[in-house]
Amino acid sequence: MTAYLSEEDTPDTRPQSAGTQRNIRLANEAWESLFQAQVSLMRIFTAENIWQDLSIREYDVLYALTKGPETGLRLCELNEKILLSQPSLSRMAERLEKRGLVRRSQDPLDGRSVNVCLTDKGRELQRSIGRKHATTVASQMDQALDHDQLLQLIELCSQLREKS
Amino acid sequence: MTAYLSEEDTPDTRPQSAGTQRNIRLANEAWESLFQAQVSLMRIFTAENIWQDLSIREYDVLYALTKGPETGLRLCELNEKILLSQPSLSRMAERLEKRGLVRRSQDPLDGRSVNVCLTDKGRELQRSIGRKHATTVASQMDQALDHDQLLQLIELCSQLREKS
DNA sequence: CATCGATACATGCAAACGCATGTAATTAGT
DNA sequence: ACTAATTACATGCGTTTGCATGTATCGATG
Repeated sequence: MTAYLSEEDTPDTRPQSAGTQRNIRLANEAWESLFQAQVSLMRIFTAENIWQDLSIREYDVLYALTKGPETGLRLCELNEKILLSQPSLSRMAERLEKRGLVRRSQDPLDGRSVNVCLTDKGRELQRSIGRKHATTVASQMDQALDHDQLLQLIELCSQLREKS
Repeated sequence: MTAYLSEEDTPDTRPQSAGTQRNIRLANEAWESLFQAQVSLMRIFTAENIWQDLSIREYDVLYALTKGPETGLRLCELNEKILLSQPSLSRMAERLEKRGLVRRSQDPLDGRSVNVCLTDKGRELQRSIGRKHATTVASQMDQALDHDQLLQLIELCSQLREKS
């Protein structure tokens, strides 16, 4: 889904060598498998009974903030890490602030920018959920892949992220 | 996001050997990298100007149907392939039918079930979009990974899907 | 330094989503 | 075969999403 070509699909480029054609098919198959693995795992993680009153997307935001600098991230930086439109993230930040999980502040150097950083409460909540979540994640990943394969996967996905 | 543990996170299992601890960290890192690669690629694909009046999720549904049998899929089967709640998929099928892209019908063998299958119009639309999309997908994947790495990725992701 | 395009967010609004729940059909248990 | 539990889907409802657009600030250019 969102990818891959059907049995009969052929990209609308002009005719190419058989080798290149095969690569197009293979590349799409790779994306398809990546996407489906993600769907499959995400389903399992969503079904976990650990999210309390956070949606997974809200957890993602809190988590992304733990990976940034202590001082927080600009909304636009945060947006790059999250699969959410800019207006949606903007409003989510507003909601999270109302709940006391993040703090928003104007950047003194750039009047357009809004800085978002975790409150103690937000960091605490992320940690509490993150600990449980990490256990499930590890369980699923270790069940399917061995140590070397995990390393391989990290390498491949890192390349995909960097070179896209 | 949705995964991985922060620098300080430690799963709340009882103490384990250093080796297992490292595996938990590694497994989470692998999920994180998989997830981020997907976010990154999905952003690029969403930005493509080829979706006409379909949302990506709607395209996913049409695409999933092309991979099933000619006679279509039950809603619950379709739901397994799509990251969407059952009620949302139910209503999306209704909308797609109104637009003449799919056909819904009662399964004579199981009165509870609703069968969904592509109309010619739906199949045609998927193909038209799919061709263009496949080109972008291939371009992105080939840019980051070579032939053998694509094969590796397929193998790893297939295992993840199967053994989860 | 005035102007213009680009960038960073916010907001109005209709569409879509998920949760809780309802209904009907099937399967399992006794 | 009757009842209970399960499965498959639909629907009410409040929330969230994305798109289009608005506003303010920054940066580049002449």
